[in-house]
Amino acid sequence: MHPAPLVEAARQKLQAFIRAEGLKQTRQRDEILDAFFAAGGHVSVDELLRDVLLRSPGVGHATIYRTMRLFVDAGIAHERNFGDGQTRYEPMVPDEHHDHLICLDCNKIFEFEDPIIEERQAQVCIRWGLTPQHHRHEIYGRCQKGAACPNRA
Amino acid sequence: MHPAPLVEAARQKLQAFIRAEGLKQTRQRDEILDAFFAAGGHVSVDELLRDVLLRSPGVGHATIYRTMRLFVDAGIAHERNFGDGQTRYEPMVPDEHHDHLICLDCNKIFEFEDPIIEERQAQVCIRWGLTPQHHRHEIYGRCQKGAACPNRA
DNA sequence: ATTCCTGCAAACCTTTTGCAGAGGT
DNA sequence: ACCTCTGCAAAAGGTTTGCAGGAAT
Repeated sequence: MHPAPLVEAARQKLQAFIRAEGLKQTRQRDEILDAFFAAGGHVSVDELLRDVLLRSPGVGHATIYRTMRLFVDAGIAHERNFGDGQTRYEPMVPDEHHDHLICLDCNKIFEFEDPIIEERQAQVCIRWGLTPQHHRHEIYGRCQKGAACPNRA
Repeated sequence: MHPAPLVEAARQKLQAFIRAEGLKQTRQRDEILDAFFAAGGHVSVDELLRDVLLRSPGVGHATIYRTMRLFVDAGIAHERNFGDGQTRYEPMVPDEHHDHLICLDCNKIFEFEDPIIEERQAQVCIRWGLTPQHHRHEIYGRCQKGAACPNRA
């Protein structure tokens, strides 16, 4: 899903952040990082915990929550929220941005990117005098022909 | 915030829905409807409950939750979610659509509408073979010059 | 040695649900 | 009469926090 260099770049960025903040590098953080990037994107804490437990039993969910916040603070993860009541995370790719299409039948998540939409957004911000920080743009619908949907929720 | 006819249209739509579904019209539902439209938009359950309690003490929060779901089902309210951990509701205006700008300093919510963005969205859906149901488009940022912000959270 | 981290359990918050009685049709 | 609604309290589901022991620096 993501090229190998991505994990390495993230690992370095995380290490830099950890040093800069006087934090510590731990076995758990390393393993959560690997599991997170292996998952490829849009993982929930629950899913991530399951993955991590396969390799290192005993890790508590609190650690996943705390670590994901660390990853967000370190700038290597994005927090997402698709209305299913769970916070999801995806690896942050430098200089890359995309929004999402979510299938209501199968919960599959597609990614899209549209320069024209981005530009219009900037215009809207100017018109309202708002300095944009980030945005969230999600389109919900049904992929394919309903029944032909890969799988359903 | 909203012209008077809007409440009346909603009241009628709700009554029609209630009759059609064999439900019942109650004092609480009437009062929640009034409070909801008086609030003007983007209300949380908590805020709404506070308003309702002023006129009719004793109403429980469960009733607000149940009633707001009814309003959504009846097509007179929209459910929104701006990441502050509370579900918010706004009156649904027939044939009207808008998205939101949210100030991170004062939590003020602005509304915008951009036909070009809407059209590009449709294109994106076509490209991915997704039949759109609804979407969510929110831009987060800082309004004015920070300190000049009308009020802060 | 010091300071941060972890795992556990309990706390928290918003939302949902079960139930008995009140209220609408 | 029947069946829906309400209010209360309890439950549920996801996330956060306090704490004592363990690990990293």
